[in-house]
Amino acid sequence: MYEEFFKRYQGVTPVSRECWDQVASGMKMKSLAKGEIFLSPGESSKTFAIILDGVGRHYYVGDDGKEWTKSFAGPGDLLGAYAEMLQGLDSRTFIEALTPMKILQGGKTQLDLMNEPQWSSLWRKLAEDHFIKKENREYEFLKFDAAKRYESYLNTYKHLDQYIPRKYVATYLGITPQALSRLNKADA
Amino acid sequence: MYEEFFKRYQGVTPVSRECWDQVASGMKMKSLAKGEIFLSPGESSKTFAIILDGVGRHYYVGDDGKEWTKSFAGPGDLLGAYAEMLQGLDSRTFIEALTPMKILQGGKTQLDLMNEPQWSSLWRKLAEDHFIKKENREYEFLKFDAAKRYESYLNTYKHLDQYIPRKYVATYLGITPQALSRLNKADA
DNA sequence: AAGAGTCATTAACCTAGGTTCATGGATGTA
DNA sequence: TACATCCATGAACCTAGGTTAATGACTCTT
Repeated sequence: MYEEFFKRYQGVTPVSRECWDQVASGMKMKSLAKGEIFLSPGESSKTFAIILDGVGRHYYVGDDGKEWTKSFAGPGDLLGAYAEMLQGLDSRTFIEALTPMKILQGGKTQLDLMNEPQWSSLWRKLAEDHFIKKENREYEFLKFDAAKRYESYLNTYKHLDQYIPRKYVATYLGITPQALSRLNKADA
Repeated sequence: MYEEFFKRYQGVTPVSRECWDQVASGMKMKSLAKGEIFLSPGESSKTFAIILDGVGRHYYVGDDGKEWTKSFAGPGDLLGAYAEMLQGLDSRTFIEALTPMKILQGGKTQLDLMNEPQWSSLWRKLAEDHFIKKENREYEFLKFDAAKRYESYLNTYKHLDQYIPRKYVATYLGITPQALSRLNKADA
């Protein structure tokens, strides 16, 4: 069930449980295998999902083929190309399942339903939360070296860390897996 | 006048010109001297302003005394500790005038006036715009070296660049003034 | 069970950018 | 006019992290 998500966000909207359920009832329960891609560049950014179980990764791939991880997501988190959705663009990023996942998938239908004034405070809160997260990351890139960013990663994602391969942690920190190994050796 | 700002945001709200003017009429026209501080850590993040003329800089100061620039702002842009305001915290950052400035300053009174449903789409748009900017900066820190980030800075701030001392450009890029000098020498 | 990938780690070497120090120009002030 | 700051630049040297390459542990496939 999507209780986790509901609990997190019901407080910020005046929307009744019935309205939430109406939106949710149109969404589809899906399973993703480990390694399966949920969203690829070029696909509609209106596809999104609530994670019921499992861990996902949201990442860019550069022209040189290198991957850079934007974020990880666990149960109760959203999966989707939010930045592109806001700008009316197709997805420019990948989202993949790091573990087997259970998700509740929505799309244009749900977004249209939620394009009513009563939902606007939810949208505002979502945008603000996203902004605060990214600004914090800007702060860390400006002020912290890789070791401190790793500490911060552990604080943010300690509940997911055990499911995340080291090489993806590295691309989240903006360093190579080799450099991450060095960090671990250094502070041991 | 605040026409510039009004033009930029009127399109996203159903709010009448009269309501805008009502909010604006309570705001105070102020002048800042070059180098003057508009906002300091510990002060209320409810203080904000619309820039009528001049260039401002928004920055952190670390425990080691080092400064890191978050953003620059010119005519029509907002001045304020937005992230802190969202979180109900006092400002953690400085905002200073890089040139003599003319601003229209507001505070709690204006924020309260704008805490009405009719303004909510403006707030949403503001949060989304801020998010998109920061996510783009995250992308650049992950994928670009200092030279490419400098290019991107020039694109974003070409209209303000001539008013911004090199050392602040450097702290915006996350490098030292010496490293910025090297960059300029290299691509000459 | 054997072979093929993939991943984490290590090591050797290299480079972008930091650190420190020095210089000259520009601006401000007595 | 002289003195003091502050800023941009430059050079010498140093370090965090990149690059390349090698190794062993795991997992998948056949």
